[in-house]
Amino acid sequence: MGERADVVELAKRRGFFFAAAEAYGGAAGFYTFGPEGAALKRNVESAWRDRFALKEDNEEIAAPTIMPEPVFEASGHLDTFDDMLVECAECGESHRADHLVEGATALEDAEALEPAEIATILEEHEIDCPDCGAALAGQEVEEFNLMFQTSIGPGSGQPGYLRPETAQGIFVEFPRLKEYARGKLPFGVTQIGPAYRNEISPRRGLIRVRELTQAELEQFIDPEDDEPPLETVADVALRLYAVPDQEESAPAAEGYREVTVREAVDEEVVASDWIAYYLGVAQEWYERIGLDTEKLRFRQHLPGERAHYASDCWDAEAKVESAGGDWIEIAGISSRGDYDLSKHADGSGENFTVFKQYDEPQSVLEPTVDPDMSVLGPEFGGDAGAVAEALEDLAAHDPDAFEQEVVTVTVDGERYDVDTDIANFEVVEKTEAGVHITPHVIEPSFGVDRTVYALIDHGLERDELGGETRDYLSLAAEMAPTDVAVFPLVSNHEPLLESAAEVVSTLRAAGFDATRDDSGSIGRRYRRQDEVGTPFCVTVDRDGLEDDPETITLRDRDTGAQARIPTGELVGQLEALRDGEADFEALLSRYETVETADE
RNA sequence: GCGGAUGUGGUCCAGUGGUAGGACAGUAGCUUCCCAAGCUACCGGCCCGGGUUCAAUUCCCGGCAUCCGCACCA
Repeated sequence: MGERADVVELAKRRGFFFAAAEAYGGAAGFYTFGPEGAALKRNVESAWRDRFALKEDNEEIAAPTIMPEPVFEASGHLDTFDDMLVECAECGESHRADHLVEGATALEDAEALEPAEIATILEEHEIDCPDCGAALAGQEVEEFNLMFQTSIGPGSGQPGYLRPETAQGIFVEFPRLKEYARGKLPFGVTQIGPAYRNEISPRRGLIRVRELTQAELEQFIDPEDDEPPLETVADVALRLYAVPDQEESAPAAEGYREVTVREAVDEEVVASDWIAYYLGVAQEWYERIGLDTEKLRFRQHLPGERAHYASDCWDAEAKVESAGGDWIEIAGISSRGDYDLSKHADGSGENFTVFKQYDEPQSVLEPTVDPDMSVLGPEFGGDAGAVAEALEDLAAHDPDAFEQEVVTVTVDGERYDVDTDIANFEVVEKTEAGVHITPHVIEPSFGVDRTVYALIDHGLERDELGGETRDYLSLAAEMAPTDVAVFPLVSNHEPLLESAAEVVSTLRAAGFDATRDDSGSIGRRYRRQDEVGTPFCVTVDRDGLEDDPETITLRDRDTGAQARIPTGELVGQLEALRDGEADFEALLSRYETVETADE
């Protein structure tokens, strides 16, 4: 199923998500997760945290959502989030003004220019509309910054921005995080939280929004030495949609081919072992949370599509029927190289490297000079310092030059002759314990909201039960907002009400998220739970109260089948079902089943 | 941002220049021993602002929001 209208209607009516602040007319691109949706989202985040932080031995942090301007100057977002558009007066098409300028001139970084300068260039170079050929001269160049700006502190304050990705909060704290990791690679830091993008045109409900929740891992590695534990996911099957497949004139109908992680690496479909590893981890994780993996593929970014920082990137894409059957991006696994840490090192002047120790300290012969400044000073005056530096440079690059009696260096085009004795050239033996390296970053970045949306879309099913059509949400038990619902079979019999209340207390004490419902007919109550994906319903009936020991019936959401089990075994059975140690089929064969109208 | 369509109880819709109705959902009661049953009652609405008019939910203008297409999506 999964018509868009169905998903949106269910989401609103049952409290999964809805447009925020509708009482005041709302604002496009902002959504509130209702009780069911918030619980589902929380479960997605918990499962992600378990897999990408806990199981990978990574640490989670919580950085501010607002950072001062220099952070985003360094990260490149201030420039690259700034699109300049120019609209053709004739045909009305909008074009990236900076791209037009770059295409028509020798300029390579037109993005860095001011809109007014771009407008001037459009005019001077007589650039025309690529679509209709009309002159663009005189058209206004509009600027869109996709970051939300704010000011920090009173008055004009200091400009700040809401983070457009959670990643920067990790990168800027790298100097401390590396200390926490005791300076040893590889290590990873995760963060789950909101990011903000002032989209020009939010669309398609939850799929394109202005505030989104990201779950990101920044895996810091030594690109030369660190290898992922590839063998743990080597046999995981992936559906890869690589660049060559996308470029073929007639790509496969499904738009992917299935290979294992091992094959992807061996056949060099995926260049980086680390990316391959996380593709495998992601695939397993999606299976775990109940995404329909028949509707999951990994698509490699085309070269022109990649972000300013990425050298390779694979998106996880889910086919979402309620979005018109489109493949939508739900995660990106990219290789960011040392881009971010280098940029923040430059921007801040701080140390964003780690010290990489050699296995054995290495002795190196290092040519050095120690010029006698008491001679150079009087001889060269103000140039003496520069001459000394030039000598050091020469020693490093061309030690043979010191074999002559006089060495010659050039400073600002002027030659200086120095007696070799004065330079005090010497080759000394030094011990090096290691080198400072800037780690590379592998970034699995997940869109939590879109994942939630895909789970609902994939989970929404319609079948027939008891002669009636019914809608149910086939969520993985771990994701379901409610673990189990408990009903008295009829609500006009006091002992049943009491017994149901007791069962709920017992389940809650055992750690289950249990709910009770005694309003309306039993069928109606089953349907309510079916719609919000509650995997199991427990019903207390008179027959059960008369049994010795007492029994209740346990109902499976997807089939409606019921087993009558002793009340005392309920917690244990639910735990077994939850932990995957039992399935409902086994219960049905082990216990008495309950006839339903369907059978 | 451009173009088109739309905006009526919680949800899905009908309708009108004289302030509105249905279905479903919800609540209360009756009934009810297994899948949205029935009966009774109740709750609850014309997106916002301006204009035209004696009177606007209806017509006009603007805004906001939603959907579709285009553009954008680092």
